[in-house]
Amino acid sequence: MPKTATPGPALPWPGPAPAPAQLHRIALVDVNSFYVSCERAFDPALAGIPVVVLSNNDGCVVARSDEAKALGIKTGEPWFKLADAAPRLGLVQRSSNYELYGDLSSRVMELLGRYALWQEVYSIDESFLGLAGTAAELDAQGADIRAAVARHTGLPVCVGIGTTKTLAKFANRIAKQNKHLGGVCNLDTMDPDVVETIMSRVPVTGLWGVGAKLGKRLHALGIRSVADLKAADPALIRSRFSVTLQRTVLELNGTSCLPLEEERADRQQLIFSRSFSAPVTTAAEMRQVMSIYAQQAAARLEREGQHARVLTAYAGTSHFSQKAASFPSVTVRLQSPTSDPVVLTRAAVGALEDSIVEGVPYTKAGVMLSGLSDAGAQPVFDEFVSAHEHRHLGELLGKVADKYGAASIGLGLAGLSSAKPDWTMSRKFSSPRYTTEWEELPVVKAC
DNA sequence: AGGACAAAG
DNA sequence: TCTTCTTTGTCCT
Repeated sequence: MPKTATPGPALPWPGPAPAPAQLHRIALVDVNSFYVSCERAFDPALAGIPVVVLSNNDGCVVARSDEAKALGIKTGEPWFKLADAAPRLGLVQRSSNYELYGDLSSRVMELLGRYALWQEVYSIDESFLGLAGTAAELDAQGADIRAAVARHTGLPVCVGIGTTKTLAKFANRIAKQNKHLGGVCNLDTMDPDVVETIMSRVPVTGLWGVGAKLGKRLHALGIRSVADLKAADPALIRSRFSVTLQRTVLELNGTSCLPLEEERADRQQLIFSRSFSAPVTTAAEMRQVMSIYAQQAAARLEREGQHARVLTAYAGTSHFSQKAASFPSVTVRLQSPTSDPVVLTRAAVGALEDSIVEGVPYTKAGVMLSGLSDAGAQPVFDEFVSAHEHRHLGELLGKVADKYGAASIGLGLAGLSSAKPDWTMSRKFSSPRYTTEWEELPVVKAC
């Protein structure tokens, strides 16, 4: 209740109620168990049962439903350790279906943007939103957002509202963990004593930016809970730890230190890296890998209108094998910044040529492009541009791939689906690409 | 400037 | 036989 400081003439009763304060707040909206929820949105049979989504090559668990969490399944758990017990547990697994998740993500983000003064898309399933209104109106907006996302996409979200990004993140966590809040936690309308109690119970590692290592070091100073960190001296935290953690302390106390991140077009580097489903043991196969990875990387550069000046090609053996480890990595400076698939492919294949030992079982490889610049930012000396670059091959390949699919065209063996090598990613439990492929649209039967 | 490390999702 | 991938930031050299 706002105080009225100056005693003025007596208001007639009933007088106009004092206008509640208009607040500007930050909301963090996050889809619950995003990948699992995407799978469930198109397969009702998955509702209410333990479900996990697996990483590339069906290697390990990357997302779990609440029921799977209740079974004690951890993120990162290798699928081969769960596979045998799965039927007995009633556990259902899905391969990652990034086409589906990416498409649903953009639908959710577009929807969220309609409810906000500003929006920062933070990850595939999270967005910061700028909201304004009275404390009660903010509660209502949170509920509206939840309902709208559920209605339009079938996905469950939680909304955390606070004065800073860190507090909004924290509130979101509270909303997720306390079902009775109905998926919305607004720190303004919560009893301050309750907030304090919760902060003293949540371990400091539950905060955004505080992982296991930092948690251990904080523990040594007697800082165990969120409340402990909130009460810590920011200057001490700065000197013993980092500016990042100091900002966390300030943000917990309501001082915004983390600005709205602008959409940054000038990305620093681009990596295309994958583990193989079966080890690659020959130089010939590795050349093929490099060729395909370099083309993927080139296609992304092209799409984003950037050029690279430096290319690094690398490969590696398994970290889990007892045998001799080998991690060859070669960096080459390109003659001029380019996104040309022929130049990049040649560079990647050539780079590892002398480093690959025949017979060594490589389990992963990658192509990293750095020294990135906007295409056309600086004019390139014509003498340095190869003939085919003038023909804009990358652009052409991109157009063909857009029209006929990624597997329709490529240099060398890339694009020849009939010649699919046996190291390519395996996704044995994938759901259909319901929303991005005509052939895989869900079929609805009405009686 | 660039590598090691930490963190996040 | 089976253990993700990508990006960002800080600190240190």
